[in-house]
Amino acid sequence: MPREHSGPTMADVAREAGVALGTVSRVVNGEQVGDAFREKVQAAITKLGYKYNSSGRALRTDETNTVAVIMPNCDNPFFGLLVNYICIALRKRKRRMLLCLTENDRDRETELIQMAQQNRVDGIIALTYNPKLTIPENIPLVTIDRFFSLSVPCIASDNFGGGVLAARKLQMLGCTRVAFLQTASELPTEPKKRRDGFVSACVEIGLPFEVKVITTEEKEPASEFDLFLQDHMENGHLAFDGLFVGTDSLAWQIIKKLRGMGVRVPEDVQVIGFDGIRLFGCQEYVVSTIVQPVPEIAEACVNTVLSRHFSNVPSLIILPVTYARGGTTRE
Amino acid sequence: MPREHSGPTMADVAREAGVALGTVSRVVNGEQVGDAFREKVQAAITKLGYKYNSSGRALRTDETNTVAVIMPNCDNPFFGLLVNYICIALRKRKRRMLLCLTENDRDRETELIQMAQQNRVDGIIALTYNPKLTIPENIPLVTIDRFFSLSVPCIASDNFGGGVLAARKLQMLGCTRVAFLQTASELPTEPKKRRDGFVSACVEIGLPFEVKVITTEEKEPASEFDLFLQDHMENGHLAFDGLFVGTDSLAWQIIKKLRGMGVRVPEDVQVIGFDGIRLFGCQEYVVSTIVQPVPEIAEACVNTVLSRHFSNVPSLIILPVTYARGGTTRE
DNA sequence: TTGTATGCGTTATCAG
DNA sequence: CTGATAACGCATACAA
Repeated sequence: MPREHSGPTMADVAREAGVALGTVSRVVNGEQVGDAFREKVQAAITKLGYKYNSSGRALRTDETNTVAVIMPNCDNPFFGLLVNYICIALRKRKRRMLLCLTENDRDRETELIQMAQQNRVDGIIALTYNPKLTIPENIPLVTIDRFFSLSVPCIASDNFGGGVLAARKLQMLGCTRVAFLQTASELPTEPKKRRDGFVSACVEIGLPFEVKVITTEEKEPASEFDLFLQDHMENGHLAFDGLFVGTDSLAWQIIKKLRGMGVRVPEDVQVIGFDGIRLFGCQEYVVSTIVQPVPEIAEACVNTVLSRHFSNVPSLIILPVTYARGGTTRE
Repeated sequence: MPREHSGPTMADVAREAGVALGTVSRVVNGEQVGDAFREKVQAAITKLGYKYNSSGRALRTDETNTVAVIMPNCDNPFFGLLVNYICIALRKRKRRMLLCLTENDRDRETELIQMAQQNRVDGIIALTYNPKLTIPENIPLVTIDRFFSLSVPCIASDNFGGGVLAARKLQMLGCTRVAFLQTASELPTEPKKRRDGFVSACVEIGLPFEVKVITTEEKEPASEFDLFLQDHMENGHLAFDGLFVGTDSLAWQIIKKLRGMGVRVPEDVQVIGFDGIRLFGCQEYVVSTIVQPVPEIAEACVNTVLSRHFSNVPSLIILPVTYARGGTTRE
């Protein structure tokens, strides 16, 4: 049972203007049409309030001008930022965004990919850590932060470089013993390289360090960090004077724990996070941080997924990060 | 130039299964079909990897199972929250979300409404303050926080009640002189009632108050508040011991200003915001706040916009707010 | 340059 | 219960 009839069609416009259907189509699509005809058609279009029907066009051309974006959620500020800039980048290319949230439900991820295929979207941009993700045939797929295979381009920040940057920065700021904290999935995702970069830089510059990585699948990730921190308290003092934390979100939580334990930030411990989250569009960052270039990531995703020669596209694009202070370091 | 052919169609499945096209359609749509036929069809579907084509269906049925959501951005955490829960609510109803961001560009708003009409979406959920918004015919439209007319349902929090709640709470917390700060558009939007509720409650309970509302169109809203605060400093002390601020975002900025002026929060001034923003999915609120029931708002939007009898739907739905402490009040 | 006619993949009507 | 067939709105190849 269709809704009330959804408005005039090209045939109606053609009849009103006294021209052929094809002529209307050509006017609508901005093709070469004699001036007299064009004006008649345009008059009819405005008179009838004609809006072209995307479904008809999509059926005919097999192009929907729509890209599906698959994200865990839109609540986490980093994902919100990504969605925001991807939307802007898509708009520049005259594409629409079909937003699909997985809520970290792996079944839903494959379900959403199916849905995208049914919708015949022109491309899919996905941020997902599902190891068994079914790669769709026939639809260009680009992933963020997760390398699947050479045939699925992956866009990521320079996570390794970010780790190096954080180590050097902490040393410059006077730290003498540091630690790296992260929650990570058990998969070989790009963000894991934050650790690698940090470790290799610490070794290189001779900065003593420890590493604590908790896999997402663990039962009580929060209390694991509690334990780690408590284990490194020596008569009221934390054994570290610098922390590099895998995300700003975790950094924020760790800092709250520390303050609860009587450790001052940044006086006793300096903390650097990762992502570059700012609250409420303020200039200030929530914590001192390695900033991901979100607008550039978004642009790269869109340009890649819409690339005319998708098969010739680079399979890994790494974008540079920067350091920004945010009140959890002394400077 | 269409993409490589987009996969098998119902006709292919029918041929493979040795049945009629219509039978395939009936199987796909879960209608009554003889078991033998159903099995043959399903075997063919999995063998060919058939996925139905939404454009074909939409063209035929005039239903896209898609709702357009129009938001200023997805960066602001409140909008991110809304998008998040609207997406979840739509999923429950088996609908997809076409996300459209206006970036506060009024021309873009009407442009996006046009786009939604072209896409023949089943409904539009819009958070926009554009006074000249062109209301689309034929497509159910629901707005958040902005009442247009009786024919356009508006979903909003109990802004008036929230103002009342804030005033009472501040008094309960021992405040003796309070102020209300807000930036607002010049339009009669729902959030303006936060002021009304606050003022009427202050009058009723005999709490001295002042009000400072700055319209969004003003040149330097930030410095306007600076001036207001400085004007109310009396030898190092702020003239107020309680503030109710129109949004958590603004509250956050005001608090930073205050701390910069040597005023302590919550020791010298207690501050209550509005919205209920939590950072990084933590339990704690960023500031003490009047919490908007975002999941319920989202549900109400979706239920309303998809209502079978859209013309009989209430034109204003007000949802209850709650108070939550967040460290900027003494308790 | 413009008109005509076909088919995109689907649902729905009508016969069988 | 199933098969055949006509539309849905549009773009396009072809004819004029």
